[in-house]
Formats: sequence, C-alpha cells, structure tokens
Amino acid sequence: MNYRKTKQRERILELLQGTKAHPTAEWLYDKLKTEMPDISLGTVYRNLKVLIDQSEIQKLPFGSGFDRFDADMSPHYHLICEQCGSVEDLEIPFYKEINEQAQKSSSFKISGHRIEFYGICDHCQLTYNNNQITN
Amino acid sequence: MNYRKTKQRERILELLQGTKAHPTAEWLYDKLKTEMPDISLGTVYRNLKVLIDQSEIQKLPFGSGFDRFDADMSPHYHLICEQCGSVEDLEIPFYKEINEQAQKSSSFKISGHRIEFYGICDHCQLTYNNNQITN
DNA sequence: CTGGGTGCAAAATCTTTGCAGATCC
DNA sequence: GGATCTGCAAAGATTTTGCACCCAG
Repeated sequence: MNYRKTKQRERILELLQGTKAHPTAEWLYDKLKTEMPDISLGTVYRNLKVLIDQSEIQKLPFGSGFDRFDADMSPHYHLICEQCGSVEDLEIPFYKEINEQAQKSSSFKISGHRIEFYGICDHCQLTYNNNQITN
Repeated sequence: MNYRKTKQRERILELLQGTKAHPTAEWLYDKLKTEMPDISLGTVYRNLKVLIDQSEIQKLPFGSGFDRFDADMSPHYHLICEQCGSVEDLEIPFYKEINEQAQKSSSFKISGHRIEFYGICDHCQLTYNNNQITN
C-alpha cells in the first residue's frame, strides 16, 4: 500500500500519542468530531488499521473476535495460533508471585492476571509455507 | 438465582468438559444442533452465563467489549480496572525470557506474549464501598 | 490524472434480550 | 403453580464495507 498523508490519520495518531487512556475507536471519534464535525467512525477504524499496518500503534483486542469458553477452572495460560486462531492450554506453572511483583509498581489493587502466548500451532507450521506462497 | 437442571445446560457443560478446543458459542451451538435441532444460540449464550456464574467454566474474552489502541509500541503490560474498565500501563520490566520458558513446554512456534493484570484502579478504590452499598 | 481517502449508510459480526409458551421442582 | 428456562426473532453493540465523490502527489 502506498499510503498518503491525511489530516484525519495525522490527528488520530497525535491523539493516541498524547494520551495514556488507551482509547477506543469511539473515544477518538468523539474527540475528533469537535474539530472535524463531518468525520465518520468508519474513517477512524480505517485509519487505525493503517496505523497498525505502519507499526505506529498497536491494538489491544478486547472487542473483535469470538469469546471462548473453558471448563478448566484451574489457573493456567493459553497459546493462540496467529494463523488459524486455535487456542491451546500451556503446561507451565502458574506464576502467583507475579501479582505481588506487579503490585509493587502500581497503586491498582491487583487481584489477578492473564497471560496469552502468540505463535504458530503445529498444524499451521506444516502448511505455513504453502500459505505464504499463495497469499 | 435458583438454577434448575436442564438438558441444554447439562450438555453444554459436558461438551466443554470433553474438549480442549476452547470452543466459541457458535461451535457449541453447531454441535448441539445435531442432537437438539431446535436449540437456539440465545440459549447457548444464556447457559454459558449461568455456568460462569456457577464457576463451572470460565470465559476467555476476546469478543465482547471494545478494542483499545495504544501508540506506545514498546513491549509493556497493562492493568485493567474490573470496576470501570480503564486501562493503564504497568511499569515493570518486560519478561523476554518467558517466551523461551513457554517454548520448552509447547510445540507451538512462540513469537510473543501478552500479560494483563486485573484489579481496581485508584479512583474506583475510593468509590468502591459506596458502589457496593448501592448495588 | 489517478489511486488512495472520505463521509455516509448499510451490512456484517458477535452477543443480549423481550416475549409467549414450555418445563422443572 | 410458579419461578426458571426455552425457542424465536428482534435489538444491541462493535466493526467492516460498498459507493460515489474528493483530494494528495
């Protein structure tokens, strides 16, 4: 993609760089509407995608995708395949201590944590090269 | 809530206990439809909620909620307030080594990880008691 | 000029909910 | 019998996309 420079994208990046609020698309949209009354939410989403592609920002995905459900209630971590989206359990010990370590650096009252590892699953490792070629 | 025993809920729990796939609601719905052709997605979602309330299962939330965006591209972790949903950066060193440790226990090709800490933010700690009473 | 970008609105995706009838205890 | 549950369908909530016009390079 040969991206151009636009006012909208420029301001979205500036807003994100100027806040610690980890904004949602809606938050950015509301801010921008005061200075560009005609801007649309679609434009915000499209530009966020471009900025991610340019590695200017990152997405913390809480919203898109599917919720998943797990009958294993023991504390454990998950592996997520970036190719096919499959989720597996990771068999490593649960780091209880990490909560206390985090607590030292924050005024939050920390009650728990969650770790997800990202990578490529067995099945996709076998077919990955093919996919690379055909994409 | 005084929950009853129903075929639908029973089977949803059995299916979740019998798989390592970390299913989505849709996956469960599709499986169930072969044995209960009239079951609805709404029923699946409602029962998942009940099972969570009963601590029989847990939700891995990738879908509900809002995506958030962050212009800080350095590897870092996040704190999420369970009361108000606000997100803050956590100032602790990034554990690069944890990827290698996880790699030893998995055949995934691991490329990264993400940690989120859950707790109550400063502001909500101040108002928490009030909320408890009024809720 | 021309391909990328925009606003608008409709559509897509995932989840929740109102309602009337069915079911469990 | 009455509270809980169900199927159905509509509504919510969030994100994506088609289209016609616009604008940066």
